[in-house]
Amino acid sequence: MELRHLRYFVAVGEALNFTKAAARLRIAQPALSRQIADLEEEIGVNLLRRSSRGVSLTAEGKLFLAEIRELLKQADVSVEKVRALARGQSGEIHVGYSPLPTTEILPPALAAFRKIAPGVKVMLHDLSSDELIAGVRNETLELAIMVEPSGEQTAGTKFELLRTSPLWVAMTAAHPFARLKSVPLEKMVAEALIGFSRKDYPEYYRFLERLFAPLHAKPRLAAECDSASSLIAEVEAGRGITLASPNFKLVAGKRLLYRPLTGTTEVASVGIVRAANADMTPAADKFCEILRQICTEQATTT
Amino acid sequence: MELRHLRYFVAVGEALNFTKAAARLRIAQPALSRQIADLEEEIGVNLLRRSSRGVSLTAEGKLFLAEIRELLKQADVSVEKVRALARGQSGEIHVGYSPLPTTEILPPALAAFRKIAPGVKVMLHDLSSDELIAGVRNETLELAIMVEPSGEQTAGTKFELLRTSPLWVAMTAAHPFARLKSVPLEKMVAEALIGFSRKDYPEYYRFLERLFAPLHAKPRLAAECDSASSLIAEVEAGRGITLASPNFKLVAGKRLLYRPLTGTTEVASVGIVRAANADMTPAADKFCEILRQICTEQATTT
DNA sequence: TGCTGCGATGCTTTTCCGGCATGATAGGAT
DNA sequence: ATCCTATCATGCCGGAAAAGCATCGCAGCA
Repeated sequence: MELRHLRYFVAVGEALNFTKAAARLRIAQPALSRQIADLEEEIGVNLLRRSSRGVSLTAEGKLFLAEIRELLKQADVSVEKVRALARGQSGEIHVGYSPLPTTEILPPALAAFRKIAPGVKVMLHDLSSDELIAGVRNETLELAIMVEPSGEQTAGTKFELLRTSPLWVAMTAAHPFARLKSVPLEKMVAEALIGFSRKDYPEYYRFLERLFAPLHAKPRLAAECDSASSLIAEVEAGRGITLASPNFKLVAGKRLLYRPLTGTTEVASVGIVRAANADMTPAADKFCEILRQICTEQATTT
Repeated sequence: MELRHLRYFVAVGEALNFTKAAARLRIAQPALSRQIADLEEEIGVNLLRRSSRGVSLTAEGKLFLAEIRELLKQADVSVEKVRALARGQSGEIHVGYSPLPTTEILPPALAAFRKIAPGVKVMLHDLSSDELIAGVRNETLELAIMVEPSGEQTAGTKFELLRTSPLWVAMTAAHPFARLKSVPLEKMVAEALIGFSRKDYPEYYRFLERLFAPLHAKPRLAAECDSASSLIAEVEAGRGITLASPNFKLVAGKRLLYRPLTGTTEVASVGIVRAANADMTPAADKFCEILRQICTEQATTT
């Protein structure tokens, strides 16, 4: 039994006339007769009552017609579902992200993506950078939006830059730096720094090392925090100062003072991390495209 | 797209190996490769990721596999449903009947039929004889169990005798006939009869005419009733006497007296009425067979 | 570096689908 | 009564397409 038989039977069942059905199917009437006869023989049931005035459906034929109609419709739907998935118009993507560097990117991206691909469910995963990388590698995440990974994190992944942010320094009003207009990197060397924990955010520490490398100095961490809120609290408590990005200012707001960091060309690089042997799904591709759009827009309007 | 493509794809999706899938399908591997390639081309989606170590399903392939499995299963179920219907193991039949003549036949028949064809829904229709005939003619009833039709009722129908019953006369204890051991037909001529209404039960009146014809007499109806219960009430009230079958005695019981009717060879003939150009469904055929069995059993055990 | 297992490709064979011509049948018109 | 016509079935043939066979290319592995 092939779909052809079923399509043909539906045509006959609707036209109740072999000749007309054959015309509609664009085949000759004898060919149709044969196919229907084959079908009936195969399932071993008389589906039609032939007469010289046309055909009528037997009770079995009526039942079969109804069943087959449903089946053919279902086949179309199935194919269409798969096509929609292939076009990135359905399905789901898992997007990992670091909350702090993406506060300005993610919300508009989600909104824009929802517009162009309303059928795609976007599953967000707020994870530490190591977890993000791991997720991208084992393909539980189609992509991650985060600061540029470094060191062994880069293996098996590829990074695409979305935007860079200048670096600032955050401190309390009581700190000596508060009187400066900007903070040169050299002055940072002697300061006690508050940073993210080396365990959960290894790339953060590596970044600090890279930042101080030109001065042949090492960062001096007074505290390692595992979240932005505790980091802010530590700085506010006067335990030390910290590096800040424009986004950081959005989160911490007026609780702290901010000064531009000078004496370095380093910037905070935020972008998309994907699996290196990328077998990108169309939906994920679209999402990346949206991210690029959002970032170029924000870059030009600023 | 043909079912062949879908069956092949399921095989590949399960084996995740063209060679093994081809073996299972009993075709050569290249043929399978080709068919799958054709399928992918037709729906325009890559369903499989090929490698020299085998194949794996893409997200689209996974979705398609699940859909297609369901579809193929559904196709099998549909065919099986139709076959069951053709074998008389499912579906429904509409059986008309006259309650009075069928009190002993119908219940055991239903029970026996339920045993051999539990999937068939039997719809019972208690109708007047004219309605039964009409139902059989327009095929809203597959069959009717009733007394033998006569006159124009027989047109377009055929009757199959199931059983005959001797005729009795029913009366009150106060009636003169109550002192007789049996009632000869000649004595009935002068009596006031209670019968069924000529409008709803034309064959009943025709039967009476046939009964009295040898005596060149006509039945004298004192009352025409439209149901057995009102007829019994009329007789009990002493309005007249009535013809009775053994079944009638079962219904009316001890409220009346019964005497055998003699002087005639007429009997009450109960049987199956079907459409003449019978396109009998298997289920209805089975039901008729059951009826025959039940009646021959009852005839021998009596 | 050969070996092995995999899927793809080129070519041939076989199957079977579709087309044409024709047959069989039964209403309906003349 | 007979022809006409509409309908579905059958016989035969050509061609499309499926299946088979041999072989290639590729990649992992010993």
